[in-house]
Amino acid sequence: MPELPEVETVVRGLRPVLEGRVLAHVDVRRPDLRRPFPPKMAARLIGRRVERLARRAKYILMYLDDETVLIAHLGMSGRMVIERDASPPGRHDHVIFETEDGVRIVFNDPRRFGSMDLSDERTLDQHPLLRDIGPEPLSNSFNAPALTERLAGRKTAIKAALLDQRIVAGLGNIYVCEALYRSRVSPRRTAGTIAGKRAEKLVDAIRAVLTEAIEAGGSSLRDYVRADGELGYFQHQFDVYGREGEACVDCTCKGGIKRIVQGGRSTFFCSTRQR
DNA sequence: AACAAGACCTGCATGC
DNA sequence: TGCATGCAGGTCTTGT
Repeated sequence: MPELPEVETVVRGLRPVLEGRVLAHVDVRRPDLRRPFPPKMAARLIGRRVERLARRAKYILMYLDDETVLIAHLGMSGRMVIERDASPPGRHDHVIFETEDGVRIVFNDPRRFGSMDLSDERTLDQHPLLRDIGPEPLSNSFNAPALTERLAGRKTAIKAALLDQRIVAGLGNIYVCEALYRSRVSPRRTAGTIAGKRAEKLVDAIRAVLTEAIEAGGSSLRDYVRADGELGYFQHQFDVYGREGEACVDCTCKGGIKRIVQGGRSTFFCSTRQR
């Protein structure tokens, strides 16, 4: 579920309850998610103060006051829920953080594709989960020449290339579909043929799509603790994702939006508008 | 090195 | 109702 904008929204929602707080209790309710938790994770976190929260690609980074960093990924189905009142743990509540002021942050993940690891702050960039990840799409280092260079020689479809976190960080199936649609680039186009104006349009579209989604998340965050405390989910209007057969909002093509499968994953697009 | 396919999990919608 | 199937917003690993 969570791509860059959702993870960014989760991070922003967690800041007010975690930054500056001491972790009074950490309850690890099973030994692993997708991979085993690091040894004695709970013991290493208890008593630490959270200095700050950040995001890199789709990872949540929790910087602690002893120079360790908790690296957390929500996988496909992970959520963070803020609870202010006591309630029994749910079926897939795998890790529960509790701050000194009694607020609990519950990591829930039915499919268990999420992961958590600990790293040293000084070597964070070299951590295996992070070291090969490409530029942040909303940073200055992501631009048309940089994207063109990273795609050069790639024979795979642009759809697959944009899902590759080494090319650009944080995109997933939804926002790749949306960005390709907006930039009028066919998902089937060979990645290595993206250059010049086309690359600029694609970069602009990626930025716009992500920025708008973060804003949508931000407005849902205004009362950031929803009734159920869940973070990161917000209703957002997509142009093509999940709209097979519907009319294309931007052209009068017959048949409307199509769904194809690329690399085992659904792609939604308009074959008239996207070339 | 690049690429495709399979694996890892559970839950839900759909169709018979 | 029960059961089978297909699908889900993400990585990782394996094999070509």
